[in-house]
Amino acid sequence: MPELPEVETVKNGLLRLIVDRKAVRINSDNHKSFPNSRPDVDNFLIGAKVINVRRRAKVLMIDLSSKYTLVIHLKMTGQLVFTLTSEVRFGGGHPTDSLIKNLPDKSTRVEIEFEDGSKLYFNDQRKFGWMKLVPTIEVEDMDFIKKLGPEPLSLDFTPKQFAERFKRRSNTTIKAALLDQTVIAGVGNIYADESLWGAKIHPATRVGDLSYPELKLLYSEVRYVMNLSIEKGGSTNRNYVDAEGKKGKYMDFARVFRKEGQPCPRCGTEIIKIRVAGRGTHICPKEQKLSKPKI
DNA sequence: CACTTGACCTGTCCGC
DNA sequence: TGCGGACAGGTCAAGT
Repeated sequence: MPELPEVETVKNGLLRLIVDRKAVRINSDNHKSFPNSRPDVDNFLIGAKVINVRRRAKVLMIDLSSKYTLVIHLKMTGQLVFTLTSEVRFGGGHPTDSLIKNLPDKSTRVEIEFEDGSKLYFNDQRKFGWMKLVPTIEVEDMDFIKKLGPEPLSLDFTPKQFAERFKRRSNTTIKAALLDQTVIAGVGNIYADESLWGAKIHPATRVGDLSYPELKLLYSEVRYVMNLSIEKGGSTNRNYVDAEGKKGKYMDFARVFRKEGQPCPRCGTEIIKIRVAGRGTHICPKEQKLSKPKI
């Protein structure tokens, strides 16, 4: 799914596209995708204006004038796509920029119509994603929000804090710890592999075996790949598109993710794919070795 | 408590 | 061309 850079890109698009628009209608066929009751929807979504769009970790928040917030998790295959008109065809002029042909399509779970006829579609092929209408002041009290680790790109987040956070997971692998949203928020499978390659750390290294300089380097690499990806509009591995239905371009810059069989950009060794923390994991086998046990 | 594994879904790709 | 199995950007609950 959308990891931090993809959700950030969607957020930036929605900020431009839906702020000040007033919701007038909603279609939702799926209780899991949008579990709120009809009275809640009628009272706090219909007739409300969008006043802000925010992101925390991989979660999107659309604040409404009703003092309610749409909290949205895209999970693996979720998309939030805005269109100006109800009859939509994508990709006419720029076929390679878009994955979506027309909307709604068979993955559409929720459709919100605004006063001027424009629409916001929540599509999700695998149905893992969800959106929920929550009083704005209660958002930060939601259980999973409270447990989230710090934002890796926040200006006051230091290498020291980064290293500190990993101490609580010293017995697991660095990849599992990076993916743990309560340690650091927003890292997923793509940027875990990309940043571990950048820091020349084997993903199966025990966290407790990493030195401070190694963790400090990993900190820089996490921030580097995420900032670069935001600049490129995120990664489209399969389904991801931004708020206008366009693909992200980070995969053109990826060094190891889904590059198995291709040469390592630093040393030319063939990239291999292994399994770590239950996830497909891409490494340069020459530069990312398991650190030897310390004496 | 810390950690790992399977489940949640649909679609696609790969080997037979 | 068809069919079975593995796998896919993420979390959770349940297991050890």
